[in-house]
Amino acid sequence: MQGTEYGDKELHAAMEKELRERLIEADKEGRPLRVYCGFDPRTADLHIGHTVPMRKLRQFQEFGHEVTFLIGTYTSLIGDPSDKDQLRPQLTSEEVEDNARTYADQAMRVLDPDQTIIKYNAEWLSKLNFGDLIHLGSNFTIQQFLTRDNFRKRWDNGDAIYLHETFYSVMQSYDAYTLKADVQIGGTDQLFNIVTAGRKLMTALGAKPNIGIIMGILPGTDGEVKMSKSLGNHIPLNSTPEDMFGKVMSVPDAAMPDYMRLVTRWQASQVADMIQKIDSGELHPRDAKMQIASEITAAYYGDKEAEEAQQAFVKVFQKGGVPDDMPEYKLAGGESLLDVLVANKLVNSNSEGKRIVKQNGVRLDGETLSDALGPFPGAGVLQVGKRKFLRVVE
RNA sequence: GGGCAGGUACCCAAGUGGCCAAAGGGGACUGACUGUAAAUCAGUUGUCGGACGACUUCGGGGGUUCGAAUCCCUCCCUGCCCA
Repeated sequence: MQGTEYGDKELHAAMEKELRERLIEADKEGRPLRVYCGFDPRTADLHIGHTVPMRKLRQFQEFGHEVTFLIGTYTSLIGDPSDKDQLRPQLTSEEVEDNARTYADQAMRVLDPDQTIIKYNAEWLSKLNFGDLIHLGSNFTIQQFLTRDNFRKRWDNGDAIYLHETFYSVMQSYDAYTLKADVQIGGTDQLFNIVTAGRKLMTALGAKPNIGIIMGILPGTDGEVKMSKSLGNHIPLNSTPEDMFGKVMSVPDAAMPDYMRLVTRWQASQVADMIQKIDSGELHPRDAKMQIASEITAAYYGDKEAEEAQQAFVKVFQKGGVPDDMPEYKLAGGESLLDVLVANKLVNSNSEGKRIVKQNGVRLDGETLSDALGPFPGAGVLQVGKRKFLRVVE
């Protein structure tokens, strides 16, 4: 149950107890547990925060249970209100399908593709008619939704809460029912959908309620707020190993325990031990974080790439050297420094380029360059800020 | 249908005719320092022009004005109250 977060002890205890019972029961019936987690394919590029529940699925896979990776093609059309305090825009079905494909591809870096059942909830949700919805909806009251924190907040703030947003919970509950799920995994933002709504509906429909495994939310690189692309504090899954390693290193020390619990493959005892060693001063926080960065990078790219990323990090950031691999650029002649910066996308605009030059952020072979508009001095290793490098050749 | 309050940059949020390219916070970026791309401190954070300047931006469109995020009209969206 490492990394879970129920908010109250009773719930945690209840879920743990039920899980044990269900395990025994399934064993008697000679079947694995049916475990699933739904994913909202509203974005195509995942970050490591998205993989928290995937890891938990993976653990179940490793214990031989049946794992379904459910892609919310239908629910995405609505936009889950859970993880935002605001309404989310609705997507078109084309966008959703597109995203779903890349989503699954990326997810298989965490899950075992051979043991994963992929399903799309449009398969059954699109068949429901209005009568069905009324029937399902009659199991819920408005008040139940209003006890939900994110609805509550919006209600109190005078923000809009749309009727269709409440369907999301109903639909998700119906997913669990259709999949005959024993276990459903999700973040704390899914507590209501899974535990309150899902279990209630399953019971009402005569099924055994699923057990909720509620995962903590991974903070972003700022260490405070939930990791999210739109907040700019995310670590993308599709980045280079070096970048991933470095980004993890940029996480504040204080957030290390969360990262260990939520996005490493480590055992709970191992994590506890490490935290204890950091606290006692036996383990240097920097070294601890390097282990974490290495583990996280290895999880997506393999040990070899992670090792190389770590070496590159040590070389570049601890010793102030230059990386072995970097893009190369051949001077065309007559270009200014700014031209080179912009042409290689080392900066986003001319203004930004000038700004960084002015801030002494640009170096050629270690020499700070101060004239953005002057002619490019010549071949060498161009460094912009701390982490952008370019080998310039004549 | 009526009354009132709102829609501001990546996010939150000030600003009600010029000094607003727009306070403040967060995020991001750069520098110093360091133990790491931690922490701390300082700076930067629309675009284009070498500074002075120009251009685009405050829900959409139109208008008033020398001049608007700020005033008027209209459209779209949200909340509250009344019906």
